[in-house]
Amino acid sequence: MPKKDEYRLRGMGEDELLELADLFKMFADSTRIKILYDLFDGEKNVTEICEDIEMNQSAVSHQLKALKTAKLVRSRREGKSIMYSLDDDHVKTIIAMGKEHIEE
Amino acid sequence: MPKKDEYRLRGMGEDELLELADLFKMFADSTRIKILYDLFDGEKNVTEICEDIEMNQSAVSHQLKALKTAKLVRSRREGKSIMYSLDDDHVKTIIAMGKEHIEE
DNA sequence: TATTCATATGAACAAACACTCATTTATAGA
DNA sequence: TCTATAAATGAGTGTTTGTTCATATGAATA
Repeated sequence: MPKKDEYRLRGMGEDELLELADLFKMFADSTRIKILYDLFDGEKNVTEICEDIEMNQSAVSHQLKALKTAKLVRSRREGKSIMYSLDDDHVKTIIAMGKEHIEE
Repeated sequence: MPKKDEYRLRGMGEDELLELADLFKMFADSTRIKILYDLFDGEKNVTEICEDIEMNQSAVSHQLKALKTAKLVRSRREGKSIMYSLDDDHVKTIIAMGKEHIEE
């Protein structure tokens, strides 16, 4: 029995919808999209990403943290660097769909 | 030859990336996602949508306008009502991918 | 044509957000 | 252990964005 007063739209609950929106927020900023797209190449460290997308280190780190929280990227330490990579196959698909839409 | 000073990330230009981010912004708000998801059922008028997602008419109209500008929904008049429907097959795919990610 | 129902729109306000700057943490190497 | 390099973090700030409220538009019908 659905919780009283809980908004529900054919099978998708309020919280699931909020989660979905939060996920798409990650793709809704050009810095984050650049980072994700940059990582299509494979693992890179923060400095490399900064150079590729031409943004300063602090801004990139802040966004990497958000992406990591959303489980879209993962990281591991290698010496002095932290290596980041995509953490989900859906990322590529979602971006690909987006590209198709705007290129229609 | 790429325009001088134009940022470029392996094939995707700055403007294309901004367009992509703008597209995903449409999915990044729970009201808009609810509207889109609501329209999975098919065509509905504004009043119906308002009832389904439990938001007031003005808020919904504002968001419908944004969705229409982004070419995610289309509208047609039918008598006193304006009927809205999804305007792109990718919408369902994109939302489906999102759902898969959060349900992992 | 006057009224009503359905939707759109503009302005105003608050909340969310991304960037910058300064500083801190953490590791490697001298 | 001192220094240098790489990345993370927190506070402050300006901008963007979603909602509300009031009003306008537009079509149907009495």
